[in-house]
Amino acid sequence: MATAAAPPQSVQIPDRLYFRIGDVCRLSGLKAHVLRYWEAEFPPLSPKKSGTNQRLYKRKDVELVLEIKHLLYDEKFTLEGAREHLQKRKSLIRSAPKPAPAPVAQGLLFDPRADWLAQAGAVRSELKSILRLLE
DNA sequence: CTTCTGACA
DNA sequence: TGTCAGTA
Repeated sequence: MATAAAPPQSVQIPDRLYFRIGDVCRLSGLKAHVLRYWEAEFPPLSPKKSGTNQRLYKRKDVELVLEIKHLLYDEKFTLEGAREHLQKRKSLIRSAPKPAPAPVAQGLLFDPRADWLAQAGAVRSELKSILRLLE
C-alpha cells in the first residue's frame, strides 16, 4: 500500500512550490474571478503575492480551494456555512493531539494504568513502608 | 499571453 | 457570478 490515497482528493496537485491563478483554475475547474472572490469570503484563503502583485498559491492554498469548492458545490453549503465548517475543522485539528492521561494521585496502591508487574512492585513497596511504620 | 484591479450588470 | 477595460 505504498500509494495509499489520502482523503477524497480527486485531483492530484503537482509537486511545485507555487501555482499561479491560471494553474489553480485548471486544477480546480474554477474561474479566476471566482478564486479572487473567495479570497474576500474566506480569510484563510490568502495566497502570497509576488512583487508584481501576482497571486502565488502554495499546496495548502490549492487544497483549501478544493475543499471550499466541495463544501459549496457538492455539499451545497452557503458561504457562511462553509466558513463555519472550516472554523470547526481547524479547532478540531488544534485539540486533536490531546490524549491527556487521567491524573492519578501519587501513593495510590492500585494504578489502573500500570501493568501487573508494575502493580505488584508498587504493592510490595507500599507494604514495606507500612511495615516500617509498624516497627 | 497571463494576471491584476476596479467597476458594473 | 460574469464581463469588460486598461495594465503590468
